[in-house]
Amino acid sequence: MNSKPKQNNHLTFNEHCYELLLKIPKGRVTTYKAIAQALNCKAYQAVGNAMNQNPNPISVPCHRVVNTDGRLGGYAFGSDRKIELLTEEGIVVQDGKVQNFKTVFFDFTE
DNA sequence: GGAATGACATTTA
DNA sequence: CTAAATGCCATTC
Repeated sequence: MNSKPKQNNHLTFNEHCYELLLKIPKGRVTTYKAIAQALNCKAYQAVGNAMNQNPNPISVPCHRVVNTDGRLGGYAFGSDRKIELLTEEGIVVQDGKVQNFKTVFFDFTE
């Protein structure tokens, strides 16, 4: 019948990215690419865009996301803030880059 | 419906 | 290795 579930589940990439981010354990970081791959997509930039809007910067640890090179992409609150947060998590950040990146890197496919 | 944007990635010079 | 240019995808105006 008329059950028109026109419920726009409009789960945007944004929401999906948050789900993955929430799966990241403390002291670990991930890359935009890993998130996109986890979604079976290559919207590397789309993922970053989702964070840029940052609808809930507190419900989601967007500061655990870095570039594939282990470099800190950026942060809506400021890259400095991101470094501080990561450092507090136990991640070593130097020269704006994550040390032992491969060690703290969290892969969703794992 | 299309143009513009962006917290990227990849390749080449 | 660093720098520049190009490509990609989704969201927003």
